Amino acid sequence: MAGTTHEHQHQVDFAALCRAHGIPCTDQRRVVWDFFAQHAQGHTIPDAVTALAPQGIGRATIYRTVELFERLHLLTSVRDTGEKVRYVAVCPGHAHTLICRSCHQVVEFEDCDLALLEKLLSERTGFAIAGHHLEVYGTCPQCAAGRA
Amino acid sequence: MAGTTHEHQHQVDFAALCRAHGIPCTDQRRVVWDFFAQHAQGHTIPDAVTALAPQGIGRATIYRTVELFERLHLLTSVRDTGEKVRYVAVCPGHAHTLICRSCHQVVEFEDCDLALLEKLLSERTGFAIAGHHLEVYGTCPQCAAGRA
DNA sequence: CGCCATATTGAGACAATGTATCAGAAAAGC
DNA sequence: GCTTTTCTGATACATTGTCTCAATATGGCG
Repeated sequence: MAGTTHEHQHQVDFAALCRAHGIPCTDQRRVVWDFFAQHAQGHTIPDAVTALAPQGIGRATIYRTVELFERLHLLTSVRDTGEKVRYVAVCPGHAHTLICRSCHQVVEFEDCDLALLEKLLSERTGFAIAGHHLEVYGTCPQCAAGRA
Repeated sequence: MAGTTHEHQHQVDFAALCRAHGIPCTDQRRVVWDFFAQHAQGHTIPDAVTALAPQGIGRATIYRTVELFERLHLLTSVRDTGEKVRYVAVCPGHAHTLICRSCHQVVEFEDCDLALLEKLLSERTGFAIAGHHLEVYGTCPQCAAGRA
């Protein structure tokens, strides 16, 4: 594959990512990562199979890799009512997603003060709270302006 | 099917539910509804097929019915990292779920003050916020006590 | 740099899940 | 009850997901 500065940047970043997570850095994983990371709206796994299998990436590898990335919190899954599960690259430090129901772009945001809510829930139910998953849905300005 | 008071209660409730949503009340829909409503931890669609097909409910009907119920907000879907999508009956007035990662029981809760967060996000991103989906994960007291 | 131990990969067979169609059956409204 | 409309089940089919194993690439080390 061509070696533009931009792609090289990706390679370097991804290699570092793998080292940081203690996994071997393979070409296939980089391709899968790039595929999901380059689209803000995320993709389904079948999307990835359709796009990457012709490039010689096996189906099994795609499934294994997405599962791995999800376990490592490099990808996260998003799913609105009636939709299929899509996977979106996780920006480190950003835990939550704001999703356009029209174009599916995913904007991540950081600040959400649910600590108080979690404390309250814990007291009321006896649950040991481990974490939460928050998705906010709406329409982005572009789609609202009629572009979609 | 037998007509105990409890089951009759279900029938009455479900018929009313259908009338309220303007859909025909069929035996199949009642069976599917009961199947999901009677288990706090929810079920996958394949679960339902396995359980209900031998009772003479067709696969296609189960898929159609779950899709319908989800659109009417009678069922809602839940999915933690690495899990399959499960469907849980929605308690009217309760919008959010607290889920045990060990036994998958789903506890619903009402109060969450995200209005402020939504306002902030709207101002910062220009999105028209339509709603949100919040799942809190943890371990329930029973599982923490070693039951699972 | 080149070897070795280990982990990953791709192919392909297979299993499970999801979808479309259409004739027959049941529900709702008179 | 009778008609219209909607739903249902069976079937065939398409898609998605899983498994296994030999071949290959990776990372570590001398």
